Amino acid sequence: MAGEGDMLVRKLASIAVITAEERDALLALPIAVREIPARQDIVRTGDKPVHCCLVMAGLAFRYKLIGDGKRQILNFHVPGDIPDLQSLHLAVMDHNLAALTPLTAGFIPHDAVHDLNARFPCLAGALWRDTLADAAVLRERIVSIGQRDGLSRTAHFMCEMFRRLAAVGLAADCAMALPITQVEIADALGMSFVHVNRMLRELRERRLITLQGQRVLVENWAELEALADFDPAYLHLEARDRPKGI
Amino acid sequence: MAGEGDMLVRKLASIAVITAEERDALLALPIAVREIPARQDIVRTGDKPVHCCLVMAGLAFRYKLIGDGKRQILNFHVPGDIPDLQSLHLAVMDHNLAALTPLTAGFIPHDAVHDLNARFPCLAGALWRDTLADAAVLRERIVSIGQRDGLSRTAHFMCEMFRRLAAVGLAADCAMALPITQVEIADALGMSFVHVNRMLRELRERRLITLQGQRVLVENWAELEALADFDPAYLHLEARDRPKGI
DNA sequence: CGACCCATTGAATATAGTCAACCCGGGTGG
DNA sequence: CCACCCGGGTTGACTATATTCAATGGGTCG
Repeated sequence: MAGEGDMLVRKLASIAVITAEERDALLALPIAVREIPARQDIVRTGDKPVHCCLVMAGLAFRYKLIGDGKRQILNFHVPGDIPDLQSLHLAVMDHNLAALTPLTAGFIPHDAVHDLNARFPCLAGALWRDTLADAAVLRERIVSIGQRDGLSRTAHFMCEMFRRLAAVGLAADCAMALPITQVEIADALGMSFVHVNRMLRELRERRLITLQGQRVLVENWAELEALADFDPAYLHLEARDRPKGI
Repeated sequence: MAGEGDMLVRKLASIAVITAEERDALLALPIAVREIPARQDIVRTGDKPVHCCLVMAGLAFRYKLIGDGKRQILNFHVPGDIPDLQSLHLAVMDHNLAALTPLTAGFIPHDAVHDLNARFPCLAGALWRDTLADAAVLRERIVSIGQRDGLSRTAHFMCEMFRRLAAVGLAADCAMALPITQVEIADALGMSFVHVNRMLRELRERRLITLQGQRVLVENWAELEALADFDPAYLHLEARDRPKGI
């Protein structure tokens, strides 16, 4: 039982100041926890979800398929994320949500969240902010795919994942666990998996990263970030980055 | 004086059911109207805005610059859009907002919107939904840039702009005014302007569209949409697409 | 008229995709 | 037990899509 509401409280406390009353309301949410096998869809295009999905352990990802069968991965999600929070206000899913690794997910009824939002505008604001931070990541992805070459794009992806994993305690020093195949990276970055492979080799040869199975070690942060043109501001992880008094 | 609050009421009424009380509160908002010359920045990366910008007439666009000077246009905005609504909850701008054409913009103080959100959760939900629909457009842009070839990408862009302009009465039948240069289309679609030019020619040669200065005529909707793999669902323009009772 | 922006086009080049082959490790089943 | 298969990774060779470079023409506005 421990951990369901707790995780949500921790998450929102990292976004906004939570009162005792708000905390109690969060802990009272009826969260249904489920284990989901890797690579299984959780919500699909066209669905009209009545729950939101809180990632509690493992990684998830969202993707779209196009006519000729190609897949574009939109974003990956770390514990604490609520990848389909948008379904609160956009009834019909326009993309898919799936487990990347075996996943522990908490499902929260929309009704309960709407009720919470009406009673606690600050909580609503914190959730709203979460969807906005996700959009900020999408914007930077557009920049990467649209303007950066393969090498810079790959480097940028590594920088971003490291920061996001570190923010939830899943990366430290220079190491992160990144259980993602090169095909998935390719579908996320809009390049062929062969090219991803070559760019990773190039990053290795330049002594910027090393790969150990599903672990990535960053050997040279300064050069990696410079190559990637990486500025973490868009992740909106910093407390000072939040509006005051709301 | 007419038009400032009116436009906002119309916009939100197209998203949610607005009560008389909510309508009055919207009309009481202190909106400062300003004319902005074409190509002028309105808000820049790093700014901490205290107003939101409502596009009342003309077109706007958002963009990011990267280290080597390249520009990625994230989205274009039509009248009724509030392109920087996200600044309500993300204090620091991570991109720029600029006028594409001469622009009539209404500036609404954040304080007033926060106050409104606290008093009227349904209005807050409608605004939230607006930011989510913007994110949906970003997602589809990622798919376009990541997976579609130049021709399909260009066709998709035309389909999207047509639908969005039509939704606010700026396109009808098969014609829309699209005062955008090929360089801007190129920066939005992540391709060179030379290639955009060639793809537009190809669309013309296939008799899918014709260009008349700043007007675009769609000659063959069925084929254009098929070529673009275009499904307007992601625009979330349909009323039936909205959750009920919120 | 000249400057400038935008559009257009050809030619050369480059980046990235496709095709194909091979390796490795883990799981399965004969 | 071992052969086989399969997913994931790696690499070379070839191809294609798209970029870059360069030159031109048509408007519009001081």
